[in-house]
Parts: sequence; C-alpha cells; structure tokens
Amino acid sequence: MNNTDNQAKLEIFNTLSKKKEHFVPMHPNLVGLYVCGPTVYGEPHLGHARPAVTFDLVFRYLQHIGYKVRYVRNITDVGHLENDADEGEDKIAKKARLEQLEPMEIAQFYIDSYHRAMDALNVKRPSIEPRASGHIIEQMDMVKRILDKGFAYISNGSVYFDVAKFDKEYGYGKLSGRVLDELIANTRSLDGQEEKHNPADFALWKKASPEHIMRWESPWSNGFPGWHIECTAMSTKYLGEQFDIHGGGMDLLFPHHESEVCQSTVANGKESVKYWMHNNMITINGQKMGKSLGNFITLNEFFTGSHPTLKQAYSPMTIRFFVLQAHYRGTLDFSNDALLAAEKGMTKLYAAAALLPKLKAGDHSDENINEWIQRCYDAMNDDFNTPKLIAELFDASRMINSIHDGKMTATKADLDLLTNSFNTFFFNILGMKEELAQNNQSEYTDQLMSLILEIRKDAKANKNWTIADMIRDKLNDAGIVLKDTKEGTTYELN
RNA sequence: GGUCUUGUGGCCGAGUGGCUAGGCAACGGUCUGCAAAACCGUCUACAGCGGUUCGAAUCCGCUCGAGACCUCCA
Repeated sequence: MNNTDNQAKLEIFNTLSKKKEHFVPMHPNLVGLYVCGPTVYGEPHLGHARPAVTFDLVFRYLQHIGYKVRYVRNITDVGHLENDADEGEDKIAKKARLEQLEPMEIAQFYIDSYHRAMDALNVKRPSIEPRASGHIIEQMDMVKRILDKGFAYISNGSVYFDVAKFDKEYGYGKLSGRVLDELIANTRSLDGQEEKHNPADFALWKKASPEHIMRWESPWSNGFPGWHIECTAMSTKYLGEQFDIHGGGMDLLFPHHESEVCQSTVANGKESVKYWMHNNMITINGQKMGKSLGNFITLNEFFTGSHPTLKQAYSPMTIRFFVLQAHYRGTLDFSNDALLAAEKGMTKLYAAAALLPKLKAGDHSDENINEWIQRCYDAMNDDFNTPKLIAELFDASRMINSIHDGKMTATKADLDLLTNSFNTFFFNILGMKEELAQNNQSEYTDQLMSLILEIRKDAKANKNWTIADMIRDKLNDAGIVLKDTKEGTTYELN
C-alpha cells in the first residue's frame, strides 16, 4: 500500500457533520493542523496528556502517509479569569501575587514543566507553538476587523461579539448544536452581564480591572483579549484564513470552538476550518478529575506513583499506551487495574519487537504479511482506530513468538516486511519508545550477565538447582527476568 | 432543568444489521528439573423494556446509570 492509497482512504470524524468523512486536504500533500494547547498556570495532568497524545498520533500518521504537516499548538498565557472567589482576576496574575513572581515567570515555569512531561510521553513538539501573549497585536487586529464588519460592539471599554446578529446572517451553533434561543433562556443573570446586549454574547476584548497585572493598551481600553480570539488570530496567522484540521478536547467544543467559528467566519468572510476533531474526556475510577474530588493527579505523580490513588508508578509509555488503547472519541477511565493490564500488554509488544531481529527465515510463509499490514492501515485510516491497530500488533506478536519458537515460518522477504511494518506502527506511528530500563543494557551489563548466565548454566548442567534457582530469583528481585528457552537463557531488564 | 455524548463478558476495550476483535485476569494443556516466558485451548458478553426486520450488541422509542458543556475561567 503506498501513500497515495492511504491518503485516499483516510477517514476522519468531523464534529461539524457528526460523521466520518474522507480527508481531503485543501492543498495536495500539505496539511494545516491547529490544536488548542495548555493554559499554563498549573502542573500538567492527565487532562493534558489525552489531547497531546491524540493529536501527536494524528500528526505522526499524516506525516507517515506522506503529508507535509504544519502543526500549530498554542500556549495560553494571558487572560485567565477565576470563577470562584476572586472574580475578574487574572489567574496568572493571582498566582503571581501569591508567589511574588512575575506572571511570565510563572508561565515559563509551567511551560517548561509541560514540555518535560510531553517529552516523557514522546509527544513530538509541534511545528509552531505560539504564545497568546506574543500575539496581542494580531488579536487586536482581528477584533478591529470584526468591529468593522459590524458584528461586535463596544461597551464600557470592552468589546463583545454580537451573537444574535451572527445567528441571523450565518446561523449560530453549527458546531455544538446549540440553539441560540435556548441558550438565552438558560442563561442565569450574573455580574457584569449588563455590559452585554445579549447573554450569549462573548468578549473579544476585556477592559482590565485594577487588580489585573497582565494588560495591554488598545483602542478600546487598557485590558486584555477575550479567550476565544487568540486561537482565531494565531490559526489565521500561521495556517491561513482556511485550514484543514482544528483539534481539541470535547470540553472546548462549547463555547470556545463555537466562538472561534463565529470570529473567523466574520473576520475572514468564510468558515475557516474544514475538519473539527475532538477527543473525549478522561475519568479516574469512573469520576471526573477535579481538585475538589481529591483525584487530581499530575503526570509527574503518575510517573513516580506519588498519589494515594495510585498503587504504583506508571511509566510515561504505559500512560501513552493506555491512552492509545482506547479510541480518542470514547471516554477513558483511569484505574489501577486497567493501567496494570495495559502495562503488561505493552511489555509483551516490546518483547516481540526485541525478538524481530533474531527471527530465522524459512522457505515459505504461514501467514500473509501483506494482508496483516493492510489491516493495520485499514485501522488507522478508519478515524485513527488505534485500539484496532494495537489488536493487530498483538496478533503480530503471536506470529513473531511462534516463528521464534519454530512453530511457524516466514520467508526472508516476509520477515523483513513484518519487521519493518511492526516497528513503523509501534514506534513511529503509535510513538512508543524504549524506556530507560531497556536502554540501560550497556556493554558492561551484557558482559556481566553473560558471566552470570554461564555460571547458572554450569549449575544446571550439574543439576545444582539450588544455585540455579537462587541466581534466577535474586536477579528477579533486582528486576532482571530470565527466560529459559531451548536456545539458551536470555534476560530482560524491568 | 437544557444540549450533546455514552453504557459491551471478572477488568479494560474494538465492532459491520446475519460471518464468535484484542489485551489483562482466571482455568486446563504443551514445553521445562521446577518456574517464568512462549504456544494451544476454555470462559460466547453486549444496561433494562418495547418496536422495526427473516434476523439487532449494531436501526427506532422509552426507562435507568455515567460523562461533557450550558459565565466575561481558559
């Protein structure tokens, strides 16, 4: 199967149409991908891992089938308002005061932390990672354009988008399915609403109250941009007025993405996004994750196991594999049992990968490798069905083990094909990487181990089971697992 | 309350209107000095109640459960 075939077969579930559609990029061989990135005022947690891994997979697969992809993932580092106690106060500004640090210092601290966690999860860095604070001019420009077109109004120094007018001209709610009248009926009256003509209107620019530290001079007031405008401004700047894929979590569907549709439609005169993709949410033991529920777990806590909910530490690759073992549009529940099962399964696939170079070719093949490869591509082309792909990899693992045990054979050509494809799907596309333990197998370790295995072999030859078992058990305690096979003993580091 | 999504075997998790995904766990077998690993086999589920159909886990309706969103938080 070549790239052209796969490009033609790829189907993506489009939130706009609520069905799978053939993916046809606007420009041949080029794809523009925009994903809503993190708001940097806290440690990265599971809620960050899911979209990051999901769209990393999309990024990787699109590249694999031959597209040149520009992947833009923003960093939101301005304009965060808290909803609880300190109403109207910028989230970053609040933290800054509490900790006596510059707002940008806080943002930088958490950006670094986010990057470290994403690197650990083997999430590729995007092509461009623009910061909202670095695009204030572009955002103001976008607000001006919307004002000029007559779809926004100024009220007490703030600028609001006129949703009712938009609804009349273009129809509101295409993405989320919201009906404007129902929205208005359901909106409670809240402080500050009197500035708006209509409760469904949203801010494009907010006048800063005195406690705001992050503020910029604008034609309307000294203030800061509304939340939704940053994505519209930055996606337009880097991907153009129309681009292929916009992704994010389902929690962003409304109002954030719906508002983006409004803004870009007015500012650019056309709908800008062709395919909207939304990953589903995560839960922990069936509950949503929240600080108040006591199940808020950061990624570092997962990696180290330092949270009361966790029975053990889970490596970054275990988390990644676990995320990929569920389809991105389904909810994903984290539990110790499920993570443990994923970890074991993942280990099995690593073991199969390690076996591949050791396989001996036969004169015929018992399985059709090309058909297997086809099934792998079919899975990916079906809206990135990674659980299906992983099931195929487990099938391959069974083949690999059987060939290794001499219970099956494959020709040299098929072995090369199998090796190449297994590695491509497991490492390059799913983005699994060897974890530290495996990389620790230095030459010294190898020499020491071969000495120890030699001693045990002697002991076994002399039927000295006490010594042989002691070596095996003590090594096991140290995290080194011995595997006795007909060809001799091998070892794995855990 | 409203909008949307979702409910699959002990656990996780794919799925096409008819052809028993896969993983983990459990149990049996082969192999092994024993064990682990590996391989083979067993465990045949689709929230509940109706309806459409020759046939539904898959389509429709209702009920129950879960989740997301419904603020100028991002």
